[in-house]
Amino acid sequence: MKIATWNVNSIRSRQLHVIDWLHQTQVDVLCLQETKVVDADFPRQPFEALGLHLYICGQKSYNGVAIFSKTPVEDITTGFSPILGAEIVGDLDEQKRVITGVVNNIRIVNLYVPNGSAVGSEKYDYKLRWLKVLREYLQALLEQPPHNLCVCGDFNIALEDRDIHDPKNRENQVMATPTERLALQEVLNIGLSDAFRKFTDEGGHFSWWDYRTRAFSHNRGWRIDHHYLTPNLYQKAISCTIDIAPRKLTQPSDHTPVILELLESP
DNA sequence: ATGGCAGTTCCTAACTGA
Repeated sequence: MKIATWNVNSIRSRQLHVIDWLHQTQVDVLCLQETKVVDADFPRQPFEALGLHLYICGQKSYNGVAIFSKTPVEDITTGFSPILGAEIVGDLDEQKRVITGVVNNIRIVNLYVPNGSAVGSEKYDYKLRWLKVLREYLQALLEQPPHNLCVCGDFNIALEDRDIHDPKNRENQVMATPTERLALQEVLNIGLSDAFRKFTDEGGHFSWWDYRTRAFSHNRGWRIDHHYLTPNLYQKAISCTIDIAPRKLTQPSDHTPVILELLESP
């Protein structure tokens, strides 16, 4: 079973790239981030024509997440509130960044973690606040069936220096500060492991390259799109690979997809 | 050097992204 994650930076702008990629790379589940469209305007038809089931949670202009699946997904919820209650979540569900559902006895959690803008900014504080609530949210999901979690998406955090082409000055670089790394590590401490690092130790593997500096042609990237797994699933992981082909196309997303493959359950 | 590009909307300017 293959579960992919891809920040497409607008599903309407990237529609043809995603369709071509789905044809070429047969995945069972595709988790999308930054769809940037309200649900009523989501281009469902071309994807449903491929036989996919679509579960979407969008808003105008910004954010937005979706799950495409070859088989129906059960128990879909969006946002933190259905799990944690409105009081704990406060304003954090106004931005559409969370969708989850169960397929093949696996709870898939698709996340678009806030970027954080600049260290010390209001958005940076929002990101850290969001990560604290994420921990509570995942802890609550872990305690309910099916107990097997695949938490994937755009985390907007490079967990280690080997996940960045040039880690100098990282103390002040958003996505790499010790504070953000600690916040993510505390989320992972509930019992989640990075599937990519089961197979690949070295640096130089990235999932995002800045548009502005011709970063892709120099492979000056960051690995910020991840799959985090509970132990049962981590054991079943047989590959986790970054497909850089879509990043080479004209007018690409600034991210490229990452594919996790799991051993089929007997 | 603090910029560079891309997508969206309040659409040719301002915002957000990372």
